[in-house]
Amino acid sequence: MAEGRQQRAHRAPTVNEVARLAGVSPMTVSRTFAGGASVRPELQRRVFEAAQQLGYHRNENARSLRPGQSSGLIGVAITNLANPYYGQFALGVEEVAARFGRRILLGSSNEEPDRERQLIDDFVGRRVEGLVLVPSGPAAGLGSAVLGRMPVVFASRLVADVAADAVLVDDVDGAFRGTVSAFDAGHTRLGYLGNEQSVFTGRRRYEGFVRAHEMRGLAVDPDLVLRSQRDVTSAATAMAALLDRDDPPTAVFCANNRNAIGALDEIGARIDAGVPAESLPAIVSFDRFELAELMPVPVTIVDHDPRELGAAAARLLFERLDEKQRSPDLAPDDGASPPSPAARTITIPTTVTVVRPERDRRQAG
Amino acid sequence: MAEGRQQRAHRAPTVNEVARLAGVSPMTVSRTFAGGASVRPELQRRVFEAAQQLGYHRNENARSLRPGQSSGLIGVAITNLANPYYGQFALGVEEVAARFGRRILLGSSNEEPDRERQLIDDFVGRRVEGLVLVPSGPAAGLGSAVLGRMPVVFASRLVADVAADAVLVDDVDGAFRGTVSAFDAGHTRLGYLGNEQSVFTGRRRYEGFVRAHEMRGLAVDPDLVLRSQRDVTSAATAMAALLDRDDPPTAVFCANNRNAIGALDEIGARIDAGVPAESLPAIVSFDRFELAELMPVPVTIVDHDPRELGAAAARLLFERLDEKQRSPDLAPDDGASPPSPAARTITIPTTVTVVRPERDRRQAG
DNA sequence: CTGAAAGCGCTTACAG
DNA sequence: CTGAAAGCGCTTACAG
Repeated sequence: MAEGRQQRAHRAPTVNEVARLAGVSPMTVSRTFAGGASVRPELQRRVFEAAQQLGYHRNENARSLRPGQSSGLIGVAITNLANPYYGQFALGVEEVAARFGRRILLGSSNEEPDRERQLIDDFVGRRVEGLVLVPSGPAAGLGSAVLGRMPVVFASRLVADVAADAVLVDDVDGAFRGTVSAFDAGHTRLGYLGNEQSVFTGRRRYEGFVRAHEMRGLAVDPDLVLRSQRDVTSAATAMAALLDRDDPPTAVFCANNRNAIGALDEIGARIDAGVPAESLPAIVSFDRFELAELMPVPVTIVDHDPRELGAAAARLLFERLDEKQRSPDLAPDDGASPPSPAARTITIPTTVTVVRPERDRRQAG
Repeated sequence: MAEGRQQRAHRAPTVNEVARLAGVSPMTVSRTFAGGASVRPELQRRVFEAAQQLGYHRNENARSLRPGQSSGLIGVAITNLANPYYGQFALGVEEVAARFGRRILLGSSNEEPDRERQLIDDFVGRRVEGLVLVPSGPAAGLGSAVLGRMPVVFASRLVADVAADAVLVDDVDGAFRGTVSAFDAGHTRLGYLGNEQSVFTGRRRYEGFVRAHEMRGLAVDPDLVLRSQRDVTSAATAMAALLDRDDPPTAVFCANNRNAIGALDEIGARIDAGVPAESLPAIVSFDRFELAELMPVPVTIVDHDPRELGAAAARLLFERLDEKQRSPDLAPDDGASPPSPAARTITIPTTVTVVRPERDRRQAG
């Protein structure tokens, strides 16, 4: 290993160098790498050999400079790569992109609008062919100039006043049915752990939670609603606050994966401290998580596949790219060209699954 | 929302168009976006205004074409984005890269050497400044030409005969200590679920497992060693095979996250089928996973932080990039220039933590 | 089937 | 402080 093949820094070889070594013109090299249509096989062989010898890799950046050429890049901005949910989501996008011969540029905005803006600006600067965004806020950086230039697909969340395609989860319905499932199991006093109101899914899932209460003629106790947790640690702290009440809820609706894991961590801590599992709340989680089947308290999952969500977003993007290619350059700004098709929104349904059933337990309170 | 700001496709504006609108030369636009050194504030203002109005974004691809300019891109190839472990890893790389003003190009090789080769070729074609790779095999595509041109850091796994920097986990030691910890808890008959021998970490972790046995004068039962599971489903199947034996192991060492989750899923299924948790094996997992504290069987984690692993790999990469910049272009191939510094390997230690302690349980067999 | 010329968007010298 | 010229690596016409 000591005498491996590490070397000093060199410039990357160019078409010209390959051409010289192969004894052909740069055009022949270019044509060969473009598929070799109308290049003598013998010359192709010599070109590939020379390229091989020099370690030539066609410069995609230079290539994409020519008008009509595209970068082969899709920009993907998610809010939190630390959440396995978004790892799956990114995988879904990546797999579809790869199938279309595209690569993804990935950034995590960490729910910071500034960082998101930077990401978008950078993606645009690199001339990505399209954008898949889980917007963390206003999606600043998505000016009309950008939207007019490339397809954008929002995933999970929508941004007000921006008419782009979107793939959403049926948040209200899922939260509604998950909450009802808790009522059906005998709970009447539910806690809520989720995102702030400013987050699209936070609003929608809370709405489903409230609607289920209304439908059953039950009141939401605002003291049991905690909505500012973004990570597992803060979710555990919020759960602790619920459990420490004189009148803790008998079930807790967790509006996402991170809140569910945090809540369960806290439940685990209580069990370790001697609290019987039977007296701890059941969990309803919007979003799946691994090992849900092994939890010591009842668990219901409002489920959808994040990988499929990512794949659907990518598919929508490539449909748009395809349409764009069919009707390429509409006359600029003549007002008479047909309007672009209206924004499409796909809503992915959820399934509600009781992963660990409610055992016989007395109603607290 | 219906009347949002979607528009027809347009070409992206260029320096020339901004220059015309601002009434300056393209150079003044370029200088303004480069920081504005020696451009009258008044002109800068006009340039920014024009740029704003046109939705101008400097074309990074064109920019990186000039010699000396770098792409600002780091290529990251991991083996499996579906594994939360690698999501964390990618986040670690991304965060450090962002701090250095770089963006990451992310690809998942799915352990397929062909796909990995494509990824590397593509990254090189896009003129990434460096590569962070979790190699899925021989890392074909990493010819000496590539290695001589940009820094490469391997993470988790090494590739024989390629002298690149690497950040490794102390696999042998971690597996050794995790196994010993099972012995100390009273187990003498351990199962093993892991990767094939061809995977670097698979080999090393198995080695630690074997060494611990040797140290205690115990024999590894080859029938209890299953090493071809890459995902949760196949790991669960393998676990089922172990549990269905007449003489099942009393503890199972899982060489990674995916195998641990699969094993625990199967344990959950058995418990649901009425098997008492007390008669099911304890788990030792190399790699952390969420909710480990809530498992119904004893769990020991051989732990390290994948995010830190990614961050360390990225830091190593930027160190190399920095060195390269200091001593820029060595005379090409004159044989007299100083050899590049030897490949550096950083090994990240693991901690062994009993997350759920062994309760009093009889030894099976 | 092959090549010489021109230009994609940008920035590095070079000249003022 | 500002600009005209040249060229980065590639490919699209255009000519043979």
